[in-house]
Amino acid sequence: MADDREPRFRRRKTARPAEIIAAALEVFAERGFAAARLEDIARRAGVSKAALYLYFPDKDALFRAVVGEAIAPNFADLRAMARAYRGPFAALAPLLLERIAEAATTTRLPAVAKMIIGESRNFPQLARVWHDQIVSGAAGLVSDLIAEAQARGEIKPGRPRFHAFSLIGPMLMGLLWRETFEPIGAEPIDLKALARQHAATVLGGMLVETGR
Amino acid sequence: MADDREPRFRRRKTARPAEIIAAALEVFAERGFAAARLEDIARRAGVSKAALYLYFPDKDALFRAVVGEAIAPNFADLRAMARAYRGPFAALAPLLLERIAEAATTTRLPAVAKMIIGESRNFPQLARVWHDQIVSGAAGLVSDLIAEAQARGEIKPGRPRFHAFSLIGPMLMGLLWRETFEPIGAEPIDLKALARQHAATVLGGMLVETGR
DNA sequence: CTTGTAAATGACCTATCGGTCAGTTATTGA
DNA sequence: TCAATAACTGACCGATAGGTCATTTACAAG
Repeated sequence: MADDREPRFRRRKTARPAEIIAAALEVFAERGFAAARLEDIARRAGVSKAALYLYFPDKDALFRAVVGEAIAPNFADLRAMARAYRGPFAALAPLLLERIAEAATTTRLPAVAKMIIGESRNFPQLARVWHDQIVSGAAGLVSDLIAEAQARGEIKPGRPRFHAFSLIGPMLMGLLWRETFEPIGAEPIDLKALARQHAATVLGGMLVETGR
Repeated sequence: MADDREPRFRRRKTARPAEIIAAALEVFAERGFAAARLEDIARRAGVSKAALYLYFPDKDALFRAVVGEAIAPNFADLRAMARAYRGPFAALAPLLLERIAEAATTTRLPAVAKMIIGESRNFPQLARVWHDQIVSGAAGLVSDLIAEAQARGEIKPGRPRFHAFSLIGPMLMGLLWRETFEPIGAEPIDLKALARQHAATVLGGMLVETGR
């Protein structure tokens, strides 16, 4: 009789890791590494705390997995898109900035960026992974694009890396603003609009004036 | 005999708070709020842990004191300097950016910025203080300067706040880069040089072309 | 020199949380 | 249908660190 009640748990060896990582991303993003409780992560993943240890040896490893799995692929897209692009830098740059603005709402990239910034001292080896796999890749990519555009005579002289900062910095600031101050009720930032206006501004300063 | 040995401690009611705040700033900057140990702060301030509680009711209050006391005055200078300035925006902007670059090495501002970004979720009321007293003041100041320059016909149209992001964002990115990635051996950034090149670039895009 | 007092301490308390483990139960395949 | 197994759980442990308190001691006033 009435033995058809739901089982207390299911065995789902393959699905767990991704679910745990997703839950961990949320909790880490909300609380930072140290303040995040494994109990909360487990509950949100629909699993017991002990079950986490079937899939990850400890909290550090889980954190590393979150950074690696949840973000890197997303960034790979951007890289591919930029690399595939053929055309003037003046047309690519607005696309890039808009893409960043979009990623801010679509993905948890801003939260993760915040996490890395906040926890870098306590996890130097994590900061290293993030730097080597993501940031230096991104910075290098943009720097390269700029250097190439300079070689084609589209962009004024100047250190490509600094130009990359001029281009990306305001978007990063916008991401962090949204992540840091909007939760407390500060005036929200329209990132898409920021992307458009900043693209116009910075390109105005970077592009070589055409004879016209 | 030999009773002239150093006393175990000194009674220094007035000097303690500032020393504790200075020590706390260092430790918080190094480890973030949660990972910072009161024991460490106390030792660095040359005092016992219990003594902290003679001056601050709890860890939160100490954190708030650090943010309020150690940073706000420093920023007030910048504000005064910018407000006192009379002259074209094209001359003021490089000064501002250079000042930020300098503050990065002179003060612990980057570390505090990192702290706020990292801990904002766990201390919404702190993020609010920081926002109301510092950030919104700074953003408002720069926005105002830009709006005034627009009114004088020096700067192209566009939302002043976005222009402020275009101006400041790359410097913030530089600060965070230094704070986050240089400790792990990443390629260092010359913030002064970044300030100069970025000023030239962004002004090129923002300034109204003079008849010449 | 004596003494009042409050600045300062060291030892202690306790809540929290990362991590462990013996036992339970869903699931598979014979 | 019935083991065999390994995914999963609940209850527990120990360390860490925020916070407290009885006691000590620097120091100034009388």
